[in-house]
Amino acid sequence: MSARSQAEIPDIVIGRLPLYLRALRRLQQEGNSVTSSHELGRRLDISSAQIRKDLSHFGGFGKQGTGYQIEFLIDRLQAVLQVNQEWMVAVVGAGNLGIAISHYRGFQDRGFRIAHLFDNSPRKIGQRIGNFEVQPVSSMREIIRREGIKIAMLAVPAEEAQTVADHLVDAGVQAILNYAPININVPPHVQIQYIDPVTHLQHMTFYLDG
Amino acid sequence: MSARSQAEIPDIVIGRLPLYLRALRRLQQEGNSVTSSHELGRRLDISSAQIRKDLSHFGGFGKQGTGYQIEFLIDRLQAVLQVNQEWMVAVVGAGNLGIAISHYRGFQDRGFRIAHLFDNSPRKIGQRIGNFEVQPVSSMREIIRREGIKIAMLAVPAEEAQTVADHLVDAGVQAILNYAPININVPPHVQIQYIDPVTHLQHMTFYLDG
DNA sequence: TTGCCATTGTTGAAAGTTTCACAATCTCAG
DNA sequence: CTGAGATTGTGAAACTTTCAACAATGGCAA
Repeated sequence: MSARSQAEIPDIVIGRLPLYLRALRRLQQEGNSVTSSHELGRRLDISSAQIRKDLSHFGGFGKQGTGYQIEFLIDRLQAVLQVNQEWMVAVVGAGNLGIAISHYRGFQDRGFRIAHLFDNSPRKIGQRIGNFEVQPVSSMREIIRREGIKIAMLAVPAEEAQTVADHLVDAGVQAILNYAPININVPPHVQIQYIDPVTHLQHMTFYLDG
Repeated sequence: MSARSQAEIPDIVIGRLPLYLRALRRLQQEGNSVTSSHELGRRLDISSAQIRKDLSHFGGFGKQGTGYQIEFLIDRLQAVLQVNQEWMVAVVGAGNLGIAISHYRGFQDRGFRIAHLFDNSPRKIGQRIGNFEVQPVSSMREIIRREGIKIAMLAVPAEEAQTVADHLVDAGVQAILNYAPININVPPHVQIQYIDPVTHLQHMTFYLDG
């Protein structure tokens, strides 16, 4: 991984920070202004010691005897994760999934804004989806370059995922969230994460009886 | 976790099996009939030693000098994960996401079939989505019970997720895939997994420069 | 048959992660 | 001001996971 990994903070810890952030926002919405590692842990099903240790990598955010100021902790975690800014995101693939992603309101306020929706089907290009028009994949490279977009979500068929990913990387994208049910290879400086509901379901069926 | 966890196989190993299965199916589609831990590992970015060790928990599936028969290994992994049968799945929430899930063709052939789509909005109840009609949440409990449905996907707003999950558990559901961006609590005999694209994006932004 | 190459399954060591347990310290009630 | 109760941050221990190395073995060519 890139630059920031040299800080020696385990990736598994980084992966938990978004969960802490999500739970803290919720606690705040519910009207709380202070919480503790125990309360957070109960909500997230994570031990309180783990939470304290994770947070301690970034500094002493809490007060003994009292706990954590929620607003302050949210602020610090957002800074650590670099989501105290708004990242523009390109979505590739305007099928059911790409359209659902483009309509999803949940990116706002969590650091992301969908900026473009690309597809290569002539039937779809030009269609209006929510606030934007579907744009041709052929102009993707130039738009991503020009606007300095760093993050893309991939919602194309498995067969096309690797090729599209290659184009995205070539255009300067540094983080890809891949919804296609296939592993893709990217250079080491590019982050990749996967969402495949079936792998989650198959993980759970192992434990079901019957 | 339930019964099968007593077999002492680490959960993290179980979590990788669906990835192996997915890669094996792909290799098969590409016309291969044999593979090796090295080839699989290269594709998945997992060390070959890890793959051999994971598989060895379930028996010796390969042949020294040769590798693994893809068809045979797929068969065994499907059996281990219990996806050599078709599980019926209930989807709750007929918003953009619930609809996209209901249209998704990717569940077929991987062990799952969407059987029902529930919502509580009068505007939506009765609407035809793909092959089924949106049904009222009020009849959810009885339908799930009657048909013995064990798995549900939750695509409702965060505020309603815990309540709906409670109803699902009460109706006999034993595995929930939650798309709502909130942690929910379920009894220990119920499996739960989360899909929240924002947590993945925030994980990646940590490593981005700028 | 023999020898070479490839590859598994497995062992033990190394690396990584979680938990424990407690001193330090903060708050608040009396 | 004092003592009780709560909670953090942390070093060390326990546990888990990954990795490296290699004997055992299968296939194949000559």
